[in-house]
Amino acid sequence: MSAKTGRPKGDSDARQRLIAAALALFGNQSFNNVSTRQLAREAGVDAALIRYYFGSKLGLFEQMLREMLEPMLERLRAQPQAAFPSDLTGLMQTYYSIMAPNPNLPRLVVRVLQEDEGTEPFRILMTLFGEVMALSRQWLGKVLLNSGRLRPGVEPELARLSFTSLMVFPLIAPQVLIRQFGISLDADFLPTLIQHNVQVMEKGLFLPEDADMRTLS
Amino acid sequence: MSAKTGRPKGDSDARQRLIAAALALFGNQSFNNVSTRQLAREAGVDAALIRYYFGSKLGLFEQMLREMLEPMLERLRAQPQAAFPSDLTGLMQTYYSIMAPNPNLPRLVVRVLQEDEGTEPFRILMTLFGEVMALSRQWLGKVLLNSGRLRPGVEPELARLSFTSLMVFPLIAPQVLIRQFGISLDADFLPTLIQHNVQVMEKGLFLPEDADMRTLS
DNA sequence: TCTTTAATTCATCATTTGATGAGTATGGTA
DNA sequence: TACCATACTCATCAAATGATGAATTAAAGA
Repeated sequence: MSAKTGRPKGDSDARQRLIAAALALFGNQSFNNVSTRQLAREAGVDAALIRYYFGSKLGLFEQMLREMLEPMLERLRAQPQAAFPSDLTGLMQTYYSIMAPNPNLPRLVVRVLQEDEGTEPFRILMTLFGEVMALSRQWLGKVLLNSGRLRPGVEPELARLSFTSLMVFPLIAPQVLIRQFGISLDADFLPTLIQHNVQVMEKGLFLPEDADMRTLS
Repeated sequence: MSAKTGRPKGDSDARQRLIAAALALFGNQSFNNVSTRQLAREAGVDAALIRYYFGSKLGLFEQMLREMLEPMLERLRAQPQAAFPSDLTGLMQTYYSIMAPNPNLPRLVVRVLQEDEGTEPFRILMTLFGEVMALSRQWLGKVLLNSGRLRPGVEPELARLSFTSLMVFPLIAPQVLIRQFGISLDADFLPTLIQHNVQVMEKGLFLPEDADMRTLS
């Protein structure tokens, strides 16, 4: 019979499981609404391990974010331009491929950003996610503006907003709403969504590809 | 000197102030994250009054939602068609005019819908907001589909999704993001946003107004 | 005026929360 | 083998939370 107490035999993935549980739970509920006991239960682990590995609940939160965002950041920072397509379709595909590995993250980020700005989780998130925002903004700007095809009269900032709305909303919308649209956001569906969004933006924000620039005001 | 305890002289708006506090706080934090003491402090009122007027914290939540959504529902239910324009601009203007009175509501709704679906606040919200969703869907369907101008190849459900993304995202996006776009969502700005969104959808989803229908497949 | 009802404060309770320290067993190393 | 760091469990604490009932005062009605 195995001992209840003391170090368990063999290897264990308690730490990993806590990180996974944190992503799962913080992805769907706000920081304060998730209890350490819940996290431990979800991970199948004693609650005191949170302190052991991460110092505190906030420590677990921070470490989880770090491990989720780091790969994303590395990919965005590398940006040898070549790897970052400058056409809308390529932009959206790359974007979704960066986000796809952890579908809980967008909801988590948006929820935390909405919490009172003075709060600790907010500061932690901003430290890590601020750079993601900045790099994305830069990249998006390149695609939208440098293409030189924005329809005259279309404010660049509003174009950014539209792009973000079309891309982000489906990722953060509550399931009840998503279901109402008769769609599901699994990998199968993504290409369809991307194609649709590209169409909307191509015709909605840009001049026809072959348009003569001299027709501008 | 006024007595600390007992019924206060003259009229008081304690009940009203609690409702207002509830909208303000539940608008920015999740249900469990807002304490009765916080609500009371925000309203400048003793916490026991929550029980007195609403039975419980959940009762206050429900009553607040009821009072916020009822006017909205009445307006949507009336729908003498005439009052509900069938052009995109009119649709968006009416929509925003319905939402404008309480800018906290969209965030609140989306947050509650995202919380675990088994929860009490969720059920309460769905009872009231379900009808809002259904009526909006109906109305939107009329405008999008019955116009007969959807570009061929554009899935109606995706058109709905795009519309909702463009309309709702700006209302629920965290302030940090909104600021990043260099815009603010006050009344001054709404017309600009509406005009932009109409443009995007007109050109992105619809056939040119004067298009000859015979060019369709 | 007397009595009942309405509106409020206050002290307090059981429960849940995050954190903590003491204790226990395993693994690697000298 | 002796030893110490590693990986865990468990009981428990102080703080915060929602709820509650008793007490207090004002207003309204008879």
